[in-house]
Amino acid sequence: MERSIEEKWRDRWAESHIFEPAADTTREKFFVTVPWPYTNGSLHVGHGRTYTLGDIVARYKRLTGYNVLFPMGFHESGTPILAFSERLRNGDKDTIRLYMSYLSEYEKPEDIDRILESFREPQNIADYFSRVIIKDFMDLGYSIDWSRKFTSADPFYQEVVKWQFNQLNEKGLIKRGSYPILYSIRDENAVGEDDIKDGDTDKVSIEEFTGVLFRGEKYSLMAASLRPETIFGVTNLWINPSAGYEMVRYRGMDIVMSSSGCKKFSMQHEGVQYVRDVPSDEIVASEFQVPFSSEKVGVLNAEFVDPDNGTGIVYSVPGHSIFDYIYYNKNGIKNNLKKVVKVDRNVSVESLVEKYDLEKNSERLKDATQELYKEEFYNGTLINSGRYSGMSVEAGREAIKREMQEKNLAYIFYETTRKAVTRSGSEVIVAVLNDQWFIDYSPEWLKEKAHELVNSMKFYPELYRKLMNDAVDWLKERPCARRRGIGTKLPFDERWVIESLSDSTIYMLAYTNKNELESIYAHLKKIPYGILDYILLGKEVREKYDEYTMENARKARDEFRYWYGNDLRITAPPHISNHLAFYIMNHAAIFSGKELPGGLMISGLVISNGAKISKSKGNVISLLEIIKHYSADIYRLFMAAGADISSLLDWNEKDLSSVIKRYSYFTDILDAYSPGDDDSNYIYSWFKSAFYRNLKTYIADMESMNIRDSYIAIFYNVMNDLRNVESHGGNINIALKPVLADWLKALSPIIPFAAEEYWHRHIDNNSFVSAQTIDMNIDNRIDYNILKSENYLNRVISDIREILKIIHIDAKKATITVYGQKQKTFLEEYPGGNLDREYRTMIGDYMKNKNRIDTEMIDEYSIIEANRKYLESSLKLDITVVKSDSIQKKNPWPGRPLIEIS
RNA sequence: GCGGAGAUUGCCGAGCUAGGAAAAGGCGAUGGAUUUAGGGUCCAUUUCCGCAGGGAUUCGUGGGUUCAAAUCCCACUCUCCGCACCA
Repeated sequence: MERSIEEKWRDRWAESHIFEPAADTTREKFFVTVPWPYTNGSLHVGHGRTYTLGDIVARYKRLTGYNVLFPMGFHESGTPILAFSERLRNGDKDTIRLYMSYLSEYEKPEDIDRILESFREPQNIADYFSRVIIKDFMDLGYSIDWSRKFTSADPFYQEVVKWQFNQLNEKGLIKRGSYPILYSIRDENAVGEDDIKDGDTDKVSIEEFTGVLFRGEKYSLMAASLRPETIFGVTNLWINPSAGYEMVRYRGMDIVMSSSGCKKFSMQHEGVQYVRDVPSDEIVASEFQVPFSSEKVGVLNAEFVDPDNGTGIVYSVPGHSIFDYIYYNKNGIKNNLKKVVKVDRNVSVESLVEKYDLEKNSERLKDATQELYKEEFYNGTLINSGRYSGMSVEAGREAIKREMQEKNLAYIFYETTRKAVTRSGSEVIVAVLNDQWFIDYSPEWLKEKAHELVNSMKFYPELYRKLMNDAVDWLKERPCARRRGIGTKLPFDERWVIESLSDSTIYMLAYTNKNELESIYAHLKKIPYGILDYILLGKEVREKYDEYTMENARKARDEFRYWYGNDLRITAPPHISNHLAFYIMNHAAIFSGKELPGGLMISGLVISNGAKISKSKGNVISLLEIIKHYSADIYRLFMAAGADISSLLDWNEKDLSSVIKRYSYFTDILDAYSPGDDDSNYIYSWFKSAFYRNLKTYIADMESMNIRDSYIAIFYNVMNDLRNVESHGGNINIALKPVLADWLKALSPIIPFAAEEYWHRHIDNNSFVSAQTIDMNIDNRIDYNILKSENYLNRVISDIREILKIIHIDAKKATITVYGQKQKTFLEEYPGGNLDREYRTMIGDYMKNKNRIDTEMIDEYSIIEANRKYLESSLKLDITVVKSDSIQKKNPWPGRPLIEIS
């Protein structure tokens, strides 16, 4: 469709408000949602899949008679918008370039600088991109009810979020506790992936070390280890002679570690105090006691110790660490390996050093260490380890760690998995927050309710049900508030902002009564919990409110009761273990019955030209660009028919061109269409039956959300059938006339613009196809006999072709002998067993062909006779058809005529 | 590590949760048609054998169940994805 036509329908749909439904208790409702977009930029080809699927479902449900609510809002919570705005203020070149590229698509060059300037205020970014996204969505023909739009930053909505947290708190699901996070000391703030340099490409996570204390006469050394179970194999300690070491006092003990270790430790434990610097010479001069043992070990200098990793002190276990072992050998240190882990296979420090010749090939060191580590962890047993001997490494590690902690012989020491700095260059470490707020998803009653819910919901595709149940089991405590970012203040502690995923777990309910809630908020400047308890839970209102408030509350309650229960939510796989899990858990915690979620559709990833969509690959294609270059219908067709919903969809030129080809074949037909005469010729009757069979398949597939299959039936198959009409010498206009209205209706969910345009041109200029319903009772419009006839004809053609293929003669003529009375009589009499004598000679031939004979007999002679011209032109042969009147050695059977070519 | 998904004919990709098709569809390739010049459209072919519609061998590897398995069961090999404050 030309852009101007799509724009025309976009505007006329909006003007006529046909997608803004009212509650109507006489009609069944269907409430479908997709995640609200985050407004820090414009959307690209990948984002559109979920939204397009949402619109297809919404339009389809409308078509089949439901009162459909398909709303949309915008997510503004969290840190990214703030971070981007800040980076723009700081003049970050990459960020400026990024936003210039967004703006250059939508704005005139002279306006860009002014708008960019306005982005120094974060709210302007959110406002700008929500406008842009609305425009894109309208251009794509989405049948969204924009009258219910709101954002997560809207004050009325924040009242709902607070209410939600209050509900969770009343159910005992809000907790406080300590929690390790990535942190920047200089910025005095938590950092997320977005704040870390290369954080999106090279992920930083938190690793838990055991900081083991080795007691000396004056102080203890703390060595950080990932393998506390090797403590019985310690032969010495390593420190880096050129690093700085400090002493801190913690729980009455003097502990020494590297300066950087001290800094981290003090961010992870409360009451850590600096005492003095300690020169490395002083440390090396002393001996220290190994935990659980009376033995003392010395401290050796080693340059390989990194003072910025862990505590800058490591204990040496040459029996189980390749690094230590090699360092021993290189420096001629007396080798007194202690073995504390036994494995069955011949994998050990010595064997690996030999196998990879590690003394010379240091590049294999890491791999070899991994190999050893794995082998010992999974197959190792502790030996020479006191009362831990005999335990598996896996169990022993936990037990030893626990005992050391209980006896104040070790403390947890968190470290990042790689060295990281923020985008502004300050160091990222792990800090422990002692008063972090959590939602506790672990109570048994909640898990049970959630599983019950998951098992009662519909899943498309079904395999995600299991994944969802696993995610429910896996959820424990979820930190639910942060110290910064856009969002709602935690009602019990206003210093905290509710974390951005936790504020969006039940938000879809506000679509049902957004306008009433907003009115109440505007009127009272708040929405009291009592009012929300009434609207959302049906509890009695105890406090006294004025009539305006109560009237809106009653209306809001009615809207909520009619609409709620999110019948289908459509989203993508990365949401399963977070957003969707919370969505399910929070609903299970607060709601019950029909207000619980009804179904989930999870669509697969979209890639672009064979690669993951990313700026660095240069394959980001914005939705606007697509609309401009290809048209909305083509994008929608590709999204729907390009791949099954669960599988990966690759946006690429090649597949696109075949979609465009089919689409223009379609528009060519409809542009040229003018209603033909009524005609009930064989081929038109056939087409009509074939069409309704396709429509039946379409409906069945749509009902089970097999969107791709349904469109293959109604789009591709119908067009192939039209070709078949032509090759029979038929006329497309005549064939289409009786089915065109239904065809356009069925196509309207996926290519609404074309469907709307042709509906107005060819069917009815005074109504919208987008607002029609379709008659689902179609079985009586399918004549299965005629479908069988056509099927038979095609089988005859392919049989003849097969013969032509292998006989190398110059064929002129085919004689087709179809079954006659004799064969018919035989087939009727044979099952009874009392055949006349003359028929008995047929038994052998019958047995040979038994499996290929049609059980239902059709009038093959007439079918071929009526379509002789078609056969002749397809095969380029003269065709003669005769009906068998005798018993032969080789007989024609129903569905298996005899063919003779000469 | 935990959890999950998958290995199909040149390629991509259905079918595999009701076991009975050399296995949909697309792309590519080959041949043909079209007012006959190779990028358009249409038709046919595309595992192997076959001068009559037939036969043989295929769906990661190796076993098993069954009259019958790409489809069910077991083992093995390999590949991919998610994992918490990030929206």
